[in-house]
Amino acid sequence: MNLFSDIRALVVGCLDALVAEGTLPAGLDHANVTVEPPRDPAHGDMATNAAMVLAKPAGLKPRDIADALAARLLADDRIAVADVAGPGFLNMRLADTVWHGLVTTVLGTPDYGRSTMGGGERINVEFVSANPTGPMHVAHARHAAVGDALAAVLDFAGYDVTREYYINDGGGQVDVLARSVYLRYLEAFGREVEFADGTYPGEYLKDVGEAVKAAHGDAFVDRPEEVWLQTIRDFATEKMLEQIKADLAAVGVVMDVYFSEKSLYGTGRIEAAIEGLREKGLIYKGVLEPPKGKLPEDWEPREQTLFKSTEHGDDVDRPIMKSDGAWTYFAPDIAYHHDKLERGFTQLIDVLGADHGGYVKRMKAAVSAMSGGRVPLDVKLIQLVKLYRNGQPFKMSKRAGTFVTLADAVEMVGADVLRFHMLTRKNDAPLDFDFDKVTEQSKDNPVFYVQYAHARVQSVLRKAEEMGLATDAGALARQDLSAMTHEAELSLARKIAEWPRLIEIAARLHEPHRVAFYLYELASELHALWNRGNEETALRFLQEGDSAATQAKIALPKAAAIVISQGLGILGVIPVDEMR
RNA sequence: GCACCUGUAGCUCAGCUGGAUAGAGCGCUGCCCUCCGAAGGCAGAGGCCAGAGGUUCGAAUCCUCUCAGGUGCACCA
Repeated sequence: MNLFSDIRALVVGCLDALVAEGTLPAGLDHANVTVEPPRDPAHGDMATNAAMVLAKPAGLKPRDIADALAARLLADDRIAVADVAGPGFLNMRLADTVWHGLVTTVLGTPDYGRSTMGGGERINVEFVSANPTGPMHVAHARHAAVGDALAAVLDFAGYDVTREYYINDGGGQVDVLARSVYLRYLEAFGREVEFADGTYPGEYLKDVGEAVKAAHGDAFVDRPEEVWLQTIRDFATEKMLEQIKADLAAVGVVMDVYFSEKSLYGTGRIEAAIEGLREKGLIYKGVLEPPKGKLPEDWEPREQTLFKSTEHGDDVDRPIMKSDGAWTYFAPDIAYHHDKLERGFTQLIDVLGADHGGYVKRMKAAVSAMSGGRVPLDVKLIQLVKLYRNGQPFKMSKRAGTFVTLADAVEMVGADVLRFHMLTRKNDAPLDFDFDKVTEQSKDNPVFYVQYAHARVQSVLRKAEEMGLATDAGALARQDLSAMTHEAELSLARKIAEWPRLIEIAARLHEPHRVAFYLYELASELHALWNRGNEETALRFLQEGDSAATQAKIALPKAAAIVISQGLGILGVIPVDEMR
């Protein structure tokens, strides 16, 4: 149930009636007719732009259309007031019974807000995809939080979502990992080792080195790289991946698919994807122009195999094969996205770090070329996380001992705080993360503020139960809510009514942060109503000595708590029943 | 040099595929607890939406240019 859709349907129905009676010409396009909450609540509960949008094509004055529409709308029980305002807005005030019905619906609908907008369309969300060469750090938490919440929003909006992780286990960096582990392996035999440039000196590989020793004994000691590289590489990436999965699990993220880059090599899959592009005439050998401005020192013209990405919106064509005949990193990426298309996804989303911005156009070009322009690829670029401690910024540095892994962060602030806070900014805005402030219990901490609202409602419900009242949703759904007429109560109901609409907007725009902001607003409405009860006893949820009135009063906060709980669920946060 | 992202209150940021008098938190000023959790709430001050053009009934939002900050720019992924 979506109240805004319902009222929009009513508006469109009235427009059709106006056409039938001849007031409006036939054949008008209703696509741009919107019904939305007005910016100023004083204007009413909902506003429609129908008169302004249709004025020109109908050849009529906006106010004339609005007047006729208002008369029609008023014939419906749900519309209490319909005023024409401003340049032709039609402001509607809904009957109180509509809000009562809304609360009852929320209480009777376990998944209130779920939408069928997606129509079961298959959509793939790839996120995190951290290199399997070391532990994940705090910034990865933002990728995890954004990607997982986005997937959850899309699921709630009716899409068939696959959460996916691309394992970069095919390139040179996993060889570096293997060599680094080899050094730790030697160390496990008491050897003095030195970590040269191009190796990872991190302590985290000591365990892996030990594990290699335990599994293979001294079989690799003083042997050439050809003997051990592949074995240790596979062993080490497997270990790293285990760690990554454990870290993701600690923040409540479960991937549906882990896709290995390595699985693309030696299987003809890269060749097949490239061949598909070649058949479209998009692969050729050529020499790229040097980049303008500062010239790379070792620049020299080279003939390379290129993908004609400029035909699909890129700025220059991109190399897919090096001069020595090996694939560039772009080739397996093309093959990977080709695989996604073959698996039948009709929408693709990649969540990447903002430093990959230069890579977006070429990947979009590849997907566009391979899918014949039918499958859109949306790339969400995640900006940096700036770390603070007690208001003091610090940079992560292994040497200074300030490297914070994802697991460390979970231990310090908890997975719920971590996940919620990572969504308190748009993905393309930098985000401040202060390890001390995010656990602060005050209203400038949105995580706390929303949780507090939920806990307060649970507190009220507990008190009501002590009065001997049933507080389950079913019982509350049967209450007579006709006494719910105060502006502060209706204001909360209005915010609750926005939930299904918010889900559809967040899903359509691929912007999960909207859920976090909405929850803050909803919590704010609840806190405001709560405080009004201090001054006006009639607004208190618990009506002393009046069980019937109390049971009716707690229906509204219960409905709010249900929505908060759902919203937090989408963000991967567990709602709390009491603050400690 | 080119591409992408960003520029909104003193500070940190929202702003719903173009809507009415641009919002929230912090900070500042003044209020509200014998009463459901004051870990809250109410009210006030504070704006050339970086700047200049354009599109139209209507622009923070779309287009062009300029300025400022960030990111990236062929055999690294």
